[in-house]
Amino acid sequence: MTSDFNIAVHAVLYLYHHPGSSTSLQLSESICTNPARIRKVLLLLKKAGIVEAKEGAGKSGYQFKGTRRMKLSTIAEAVGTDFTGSSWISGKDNHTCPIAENMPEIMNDIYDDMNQACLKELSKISIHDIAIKIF
Amino acid sequence: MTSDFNIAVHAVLYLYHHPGSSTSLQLSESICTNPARIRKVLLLLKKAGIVEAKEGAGKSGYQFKGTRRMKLSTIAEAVGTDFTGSSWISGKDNHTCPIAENMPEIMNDIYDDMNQACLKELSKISIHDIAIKIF
DNA sequence: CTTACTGTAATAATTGTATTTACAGTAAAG
DNA sequence: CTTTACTGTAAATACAATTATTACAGTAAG
Repeated sequence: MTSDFNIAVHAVLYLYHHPGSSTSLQLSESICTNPARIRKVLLLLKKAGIVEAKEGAGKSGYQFKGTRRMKLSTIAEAVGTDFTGSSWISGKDNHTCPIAENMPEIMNDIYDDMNQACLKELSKISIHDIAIKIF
Repeated sequence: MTSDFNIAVHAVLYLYHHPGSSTSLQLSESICTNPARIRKVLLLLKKAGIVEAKEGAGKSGYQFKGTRRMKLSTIAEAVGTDFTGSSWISGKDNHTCPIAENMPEIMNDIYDDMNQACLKELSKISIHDIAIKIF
C-alpha cells in the first residue's frame, strides 16, 4: 500500500486551511516529502476536481475546490488507493489442488469486500471533522 | 501488508478439508510457498487454538481444531495482520506546522478504524462459506 | 523573454516481503 | 536407545514495492 491517500488528505487539509494558492514546495515542507511526489498525487486530485492547479509564474500553485463537507472517501477514490490486497497470493501456481486453484479469486474477493468496507468507513469522515481535531 | 492472513486462510481450508494431520510440506505444495513460512504462520494459529501441532516422527503435523462456523476474523486476529496502514506517515518530521504535527495521530486513527471495519467484514464470512464456493 | 511554477518521466536509494538454508527440539517407530 | 520424520526458530539472502532524486519540457504571469 502506498501513502498516496495519506499525502492527499494532508494536502487537502493544508489547502483547506490556507486560502489562496500553495505551491508543491510549500506542501512538501508540511508533508515531509519531495515536491515531485506531491505534484504526482495532486494531479489525481485535480483530475477529480478536488483541487485546481494553476501553472505559470506568480500566482501558480494549488487551491482547494471542495466544501468542508467533503468526505475522505471522495479523496480515496480520487487517488485510487487499494487499502487492502497483496501481489503475492497463495495457490497461484498449483492447478491440481482445488483449494489452490480457487484461492486467488477467493482472496481477491475478500480484499475487494474489505476495500469497500474501508471506503464506507471513510465516507463517515469529512475534512472539516479532521480540521476540528487539529485546531 | 504481508500475506500471512492469506496463508492462514488457505491452510485452515486445507486442514478443514483434510481430516487427520497434514505436514508443513503438504501445505506448502498447495499454498505455493516454502515449509518454513507455513510453520511460522501456523505457529500463530496454534497459539490461538485454531490448529493443533504434533511433533515427532510418524503422526506429526497439523490438524484443524475449530468448527465449520469459524469466522475469518478469528483467523485474522490470530495472525495479527494489519490490513491497512503504512510505515511512511506524512508530517512526522515537521513540528512547526500544526497540520503536520497532528497528521501521524490522525492517520493512525483512520487506519485503525479501517482495520476494525475490515475485521467486521471478515466476521461475516465463515470457513464453511468458502468451502462451499470451492466444492 | 525571463521567471516561477506545474506536468511528467527515468533512475537510484531505501525499505518491506518472501525465500533459502540450517539446525536444535520432539516424539513415534524400529 | 537410536534412527527417523517431523515442528520450532533464526539467520542470511534474494526479490519486489515504495519513496527520493534529478531533470527537463510545458505554461502563463510579469
